[in-house]
Amino acid sequence: MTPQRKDAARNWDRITTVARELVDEGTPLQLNDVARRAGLGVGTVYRHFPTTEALLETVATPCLEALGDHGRQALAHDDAWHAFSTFLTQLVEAQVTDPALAKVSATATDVLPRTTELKRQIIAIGTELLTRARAAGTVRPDLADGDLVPLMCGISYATYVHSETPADRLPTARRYLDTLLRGLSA
Amino acid sequence: MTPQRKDAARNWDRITTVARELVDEGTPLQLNDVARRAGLGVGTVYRHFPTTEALLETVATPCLEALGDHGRQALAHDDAWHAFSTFLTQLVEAQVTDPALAKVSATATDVLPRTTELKRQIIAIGTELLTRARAAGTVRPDLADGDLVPLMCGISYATYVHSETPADRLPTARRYLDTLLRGLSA
DNA sequence: ACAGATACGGATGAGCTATCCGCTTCATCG
DNA sequence: CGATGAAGCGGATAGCTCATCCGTATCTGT
Repeated sequence: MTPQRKDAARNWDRITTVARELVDEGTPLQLNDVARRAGLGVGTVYRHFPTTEALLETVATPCLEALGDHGRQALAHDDAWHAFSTFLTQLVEAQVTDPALAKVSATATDVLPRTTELKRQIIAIGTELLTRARAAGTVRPDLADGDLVPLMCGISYATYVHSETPADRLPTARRYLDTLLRGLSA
Repeated sequence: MTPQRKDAARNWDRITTVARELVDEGTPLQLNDVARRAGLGVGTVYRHFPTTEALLETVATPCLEALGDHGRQALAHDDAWHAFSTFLTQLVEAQVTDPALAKVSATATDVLPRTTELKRQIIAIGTELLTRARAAGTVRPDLADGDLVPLMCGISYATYVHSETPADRLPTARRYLDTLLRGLSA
């Protein structure tokens, strides 16, 4: 395993930076766009990221890591229901803030192992928080572990369908999640 | 206004039939595909349907009409909450059954006036049912009229994210809607 | 400074969208 | 029924994006 060459590392940074900018602008990622805006050849971009999904997952990785951290903090909480609902709120807010994360969350088959691992961690944390809330009797028993992610994706999707501008999104998402949580509580 | 020519009518039927087949197969609609499978030239397809969206909306129209009919039946019901929840159930079940309907529902800007009109009717019915349920005190007051469609889209999206096979979808969708309705009820 | 490995860049082809226009088919009218 | 104009058909084609491939340039270790 040879360490990466200097120019390669520099270009990797440029590409991911530009990609993050494009995602934040709401533009659907196009690798040709990325190449042009990064001042690189298309081939370079495709060598670093064989598909759009690979780049998208890379761009979403820091967000997934942050969510994992938040989840681990939530696990330290005493009140099971509060910890659970706080974590779900963070998940939803992250998704409606970041289109890259929203897409990656909704996709079942990842292309990067790192993505799979981070998602696994987040799901595990959610499951644990759900189990505790259930044990405390504050959540309805018919909600399965595998439902958490789809429901969060559903809420952020509903928010996208509802909202004209990104600024409208956070309050809408909170309102929808609030309603859902009310439905989940026992 | 000249009545349509016979061959034109025949081709319109062929195109919409093939398009419905493709949609049911889960294939994303491509007008070239449609032309080939219908045994027609590409130009013919594009003359009848200038864009993919136009064809998609046309294919979804019968479903929208059926939903309108169901809604008008629900309006005849006595129990406000039952009428409301029944209608929402029909909306969600239709969406998870028909990808064309799901896409059309989630799109704000229609290309066919007919689509806009049908959606308007459905939203009006939903609003009326919601108002009645609110008046009867069985629904939380912070749910706005404009939230109904996004929430239904969100549920069907969550269902798509969750389910591997189409067969899994209906029960999942019912479960999610059930949870949401519980959150909506006062 | 040299050699080999690694990475770069853009020309290139494949696939899809959408258009345009010469030709065919249809409906009408004498 | 046959001619005529209108309406419709079909596919060649241009524009666009995705993705690949390979000759060339750059870097790293000696």
